[in-house]
Formats: sequence, C-alpha cells, structure tokens
Amino acid sequence: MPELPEVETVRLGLLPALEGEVIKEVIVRRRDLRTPVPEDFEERVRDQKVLRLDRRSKYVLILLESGESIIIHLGMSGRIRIEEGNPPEPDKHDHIEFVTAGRKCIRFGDPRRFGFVDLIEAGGVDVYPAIAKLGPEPLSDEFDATLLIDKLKNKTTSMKAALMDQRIVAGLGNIYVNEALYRAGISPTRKAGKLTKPKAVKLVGVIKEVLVEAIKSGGSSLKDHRQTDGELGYFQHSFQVYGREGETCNMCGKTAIKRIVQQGRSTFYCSACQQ
DNA sequence: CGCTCCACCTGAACGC
DNA sequence: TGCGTTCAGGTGGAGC
Repeated sequence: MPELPEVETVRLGLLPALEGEVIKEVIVRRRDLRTPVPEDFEERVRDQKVLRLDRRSKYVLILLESGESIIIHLGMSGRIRIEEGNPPEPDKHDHIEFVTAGRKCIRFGDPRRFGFVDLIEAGGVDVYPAIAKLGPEPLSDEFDATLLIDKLKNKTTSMKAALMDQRIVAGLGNIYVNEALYRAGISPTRKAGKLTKPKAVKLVGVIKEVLVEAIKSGGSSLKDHRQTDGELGYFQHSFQVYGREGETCNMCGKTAIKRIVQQGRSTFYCSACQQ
C-alpha cells in the first residue's frame, strides 16, 4: 500500500491510541515477515510506555520509555487497524497485535509479508540500516532545488528511476512519482542529470504539494491501504495519470495517457505535456 | 560505483 | 467452475 502519505496517515491514526499509553500485551502470530520479528520482541515491548510516534520516509517509529524504538514498515500490502472494545477474530494475515492499558487493540496485518516489525536499540535509529541510507524528507525545508540538482548531478538514469531511489529523496513511490512528474511537466524518461534549475524548482514544489494533498485525503486506497479506523483514503480520485492509461490528459485535453514500463514498474504520463 | 533486473509473497482480475 | 497468466503502493541483493 504505502508511500509516504499512506504511512503518515497511519501514524496520525495511531497517535491518539498510542502516544502516552502503556502497551500491556504483545502477541506475535507470525515471526517470518520480510525480516524475522526478534525473539525477545514481546518482552522488550511489554509494559513499555510510548513516548512519541515519528515517521521517517515510509517507516513508522514508536519511541518507548526504555529508549528503544519499534520500527514498522508496511511493504506493499501492510495495514494497521485499531480495534476498540471487543475486537473481532484476527484474520489469517494479522501477524502482530498490541493491546494498550486503555484497551485499544492495534493490529498489524500484511498478506504479502514484504513489510516488517523490528526493534531498534536506544539511540540506534539513525544508524539502523534501512534508515541510514535514506535521502532527505521531501516535506522538510532541507529538500530544495539546489539539493535535488546536486543529488542528480551526473546521473544517467531516468527521472522516474531517480525519484524512486530512496537515497535521492525518501518516501516517494510509484504513484506519487508519476503524479509529481506530470504536475511538473517533466518526462519520466528524461535523463536525471540534465534536470535544469527552473524544472527542479517546479518539481520540488509539486512533490511537496502532491504529498500534502494526499495526506489531507487520508492517502490513496487502491486495494490494501486503509486508515487505522478502517476507512478508505480517497486521494486515488485525484490521480491525473496513475492508472489512467488511454484516458485523455486533463492538461492538454487531447492526448491519451500512455503507459510504459521502467525498472519493471508501470509509468503513466502525457507525452505532450511532459517533455 | 552506477545501473538494471529479479526475487521475495499473496491475492485479485482477467482470458479461455 | 476452474485453471493459467499477469499485475500490484517496496526493498535490497546479484550481476554486469
């Protein structure tokens, strides 16, 4: 499911249920996620108070009073659902469950198991391998045209591939890269190293814009993504190119949206509006 | 090192 | 109804 806006939606949903709460119970039904859940995960989390919830790129970070952090990645199909009162039976893909002192039941489910849940020792977040290699947060002030141009310098790969590379900028995935390149009027096949300054300024602006809009919409629900209360996100209704092959471009009003494959992933774009 | 490809895993949609 | 194929929001390791 999840690119940055979907993960941020999940974090915002978890906030009222978890922040300042004590985790009283931890149930792990399957440990063989993308990386195995640590053997001692339950005992290190049980009875811990949650001090803070953060997000870095597509990762949710739950800081515990012990100084350790739970890190959650949703992979392609991960979901987090908060149940109140009497929770229903977990389904076959509900792998991990937390119950708070406030009797909220928080379930992590992930049919494809590309996601994971792990524990980071105190002070170790920045050196955790998946986190350490990440580029800047796209919504931070640090992410600007100068930085982007610098990161793309001498790159021979395509703009599409470059923006999908989490070391260049963190948190974008296939949907939002497609949508941002469309809004910026940049061809996904253009060589990344040749991005001009004015185009970079435009691109940085629309990346921030599309992410903020998507977060406000509760993310995009194609199939798996749900908010923590089970509601769908609705940014998919605002897609201009993603999944719209053959439909007429809204900008020029005459060209059909094309679909090509880059790096094994679908790219959608308007060949007239994106140069 | 830079870049591309592929595997990882399950389920849904589609064609026959 | 059923079976085979294709595709899916991500990531990281292999190989060139």
